[in-house]
Amino acid sequence: METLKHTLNTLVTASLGAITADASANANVITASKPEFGDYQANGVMAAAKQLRTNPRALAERVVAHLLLQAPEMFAKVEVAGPGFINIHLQDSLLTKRGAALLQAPELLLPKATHPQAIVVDYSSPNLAKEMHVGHLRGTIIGDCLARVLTSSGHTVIRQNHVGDWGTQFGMLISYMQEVGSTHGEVAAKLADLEEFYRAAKTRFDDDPAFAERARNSVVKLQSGDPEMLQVWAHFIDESLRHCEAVYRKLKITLRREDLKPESFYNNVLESIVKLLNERGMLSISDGARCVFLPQFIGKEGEPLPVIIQKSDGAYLYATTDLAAAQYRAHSLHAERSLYVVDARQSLHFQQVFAVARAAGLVTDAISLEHIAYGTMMGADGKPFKTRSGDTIKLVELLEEAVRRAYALVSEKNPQLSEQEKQEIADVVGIAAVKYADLSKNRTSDYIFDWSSMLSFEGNTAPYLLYAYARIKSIVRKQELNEATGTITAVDSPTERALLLKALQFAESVEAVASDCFPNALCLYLYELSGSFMRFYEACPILKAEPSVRSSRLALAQLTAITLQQGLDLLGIQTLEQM
RNA sequence: GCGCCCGUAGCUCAGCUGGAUAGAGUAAUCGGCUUCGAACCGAUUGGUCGGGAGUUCGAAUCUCUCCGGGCGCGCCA
Repeated sequence: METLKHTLNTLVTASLGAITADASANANVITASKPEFGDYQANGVMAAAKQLRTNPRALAERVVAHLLLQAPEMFAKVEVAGPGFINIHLQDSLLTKRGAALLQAPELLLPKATHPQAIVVDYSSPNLAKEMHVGHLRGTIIGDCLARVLTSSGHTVIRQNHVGDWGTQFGMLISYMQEVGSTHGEVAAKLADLEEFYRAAKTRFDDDPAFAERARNSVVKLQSGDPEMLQVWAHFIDESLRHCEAVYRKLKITLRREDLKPESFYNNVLESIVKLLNERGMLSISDGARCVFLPQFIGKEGEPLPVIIQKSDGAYLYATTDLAAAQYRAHSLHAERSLYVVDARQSLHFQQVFAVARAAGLVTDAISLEHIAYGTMMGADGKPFKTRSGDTIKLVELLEEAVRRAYALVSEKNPQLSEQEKQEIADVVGIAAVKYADLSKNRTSDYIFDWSSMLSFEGNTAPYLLYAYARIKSIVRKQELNEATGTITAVDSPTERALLLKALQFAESVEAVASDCFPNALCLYLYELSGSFMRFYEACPILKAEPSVRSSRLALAQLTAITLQQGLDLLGIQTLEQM
C-alpha cells in the first residue's frame, strides 16, 4: 500500500503544479511537526511562491481550494498557516479504512520498491586471524539490519562477508599450529580460544628468530599453493569460522557460509587487475611499489597521494582485493548498489578504491558504490579499542554478560515464571538490548561502549518495545476465544487516533532506512509507536469498553502488535509473548 | 600541512535534501496501581544548538571563518 506521505505529496504536488503551471514544483509534504498542525504539512508552497515572486499565502489558498476539489473525502480540514504552510487534517475514515486494509493483508505493511535492485551488502567481515571482539559488533548488526530492510522492500540482497583469511599473519598462525599439535584434536583444543592462540603465536614470533623465519616461509609456501600449508590453513580458517558462526547464531545474524567471499577468493584475479591498470596507463612505480595516482587525492606536502596496488616485494594489498571485489560485484553479481558497511576511518580508502575502480573501468555507472560508514567503538575513557592490545572484550563474552543481566532483571520483575521461561526471555532481551543500543544511535557518530548504558533496560531501549508488544499480546490472550476478529472502525479518542496514524506510518520510516541506510530512524519510529500505544493503553480501556468500541480497539492493538513485530524483525530482534 | 567527521539540556543522544515556540531518554522533584502487565503513564525543573559573520520570508540544518576534540594521510587491513 502506498504510504500516506507519498499519496499526499503526489496530490498536493499535482495541485501545486496545476495552479503554478510549473511541473518541477514539489509540495514537500512531511509529517506535521506538531499535532496542532494536523497530520501532515506541505512546506513546498513557499519555495514555489518565491520562484514565481508571488504571495505565498495567497498561492497556498489557491492550492488548498484545488486540493479540496480533487479529493474532498480525504480531508477533515486543510488550512493555510503561518507564512504559507498547508496543514492537512485527514478524515478519520481514511485512517480506519487503511488500518482495516492492513489488518486484512499484513503483507501490505511493507510496500515493495517500484524499481527493485540487486544490492550487495558487505558487512561483518571479521579478520579470521583473531576472535570477534566488540569492534565487530556495529558493522555486523547494522549490516544485517540493512540486509533485512532491503530484502523486505523487495530488493535482491546479496550478502557478502569479506572475511580476512589471507596475509602475513596466517604464516605465523600456521607455523604455530604445526608446533602445538600433530593431531586434529590437539589443534582444535588449542584453537578453542583463538585470542589466546594468536597471542601465543605472536609471542613465539617475536621471541624466536628461527620461528619467525619458519613463519615467513610458511607465507611464501602458502601463497605458492603448497598443499600441506593449504590444508593447515584451511583447518585454521574453518575453526575460526566456527567461532564467528557461534556469535552470529547468538546475535541472530543472517549471514551464512554461502555469503562468505573471503579475501582469498580474489587471489587469482589480482594479477589481472594490476595488468589492466597497467594497460590503462594508470600505474606508476614509486619506491619500488606499483601505485595509482589520481589528481583528486593530494598528500602531505601537496604531492599526489598514491593508492598502492602492489608492494615492492610483489605482494598485493587490500586496495587490490577491494578493486577485484568491486569488479566482481559489478560484473559477476550484476549489483546495482554495493554497500560497504565499514568503519568510518576507512573512508579515504574507499574514496580511493571507488575512484580507481571507475577510472579504470572496473565498474560502470550502472553500479552505485556506497561506503556505509559507522563511528568508532570507543572505550569508557573515550579512546578507541586497540585491536592488538590484547585487552579487547570478546563478543561472545559481551553477549553472555548481556543475557546474564537480562536474566537478573526478568527474575526480579517476574519471579513467578519458570526457570526455562526466564532463561528464554533473558536470551531474547539481552541480545535485543545490545543490538538496539547500537542500532538506535546515528551510525556515523562514535559509539561509547559502556556496560551500564548498553545493558540498561529503561527508557528508549529494546525492552521497552518488547514490553509494549508483550502487553498487547497479554490483552489479546484475554479476549474470548469465540469472539470474531473485528476490525478498526473508529478512532474517537485522541490517543487512539494518534496510535492508528502512527501505525500507518511504518512504511515511511522503512523506506527512509532503505534509501539512507540509517537504522536509527526505524528505531525512533518503533519507539514512538510503542509510546503511542502506552498512552492509548493508559487512556482507553480495551477489554472493558462497549462491544463495538472494544472490537475496534482490539483490532487497533493487533495492528500495533504486527507492526511492532515486523519492525523489530527488520532490526533483527525477536519478540516475546510474555516477559 | 592536507582531507574527512564531530561540538545541541548535568549525562547519553535525536533532529541536518532550510520550515512554525529545538525534542527524547536519563538524573532530580511531584503525582498516578481494590480496574486490560507500574520494565508503565503524567507533570515540573533543565538550552547564547561551540563563537562570529553571511545567504533569506525563515538557519541547529547551507556557506565562510575562528576555537575545541577525534580520525585518516606509501608498501597492515
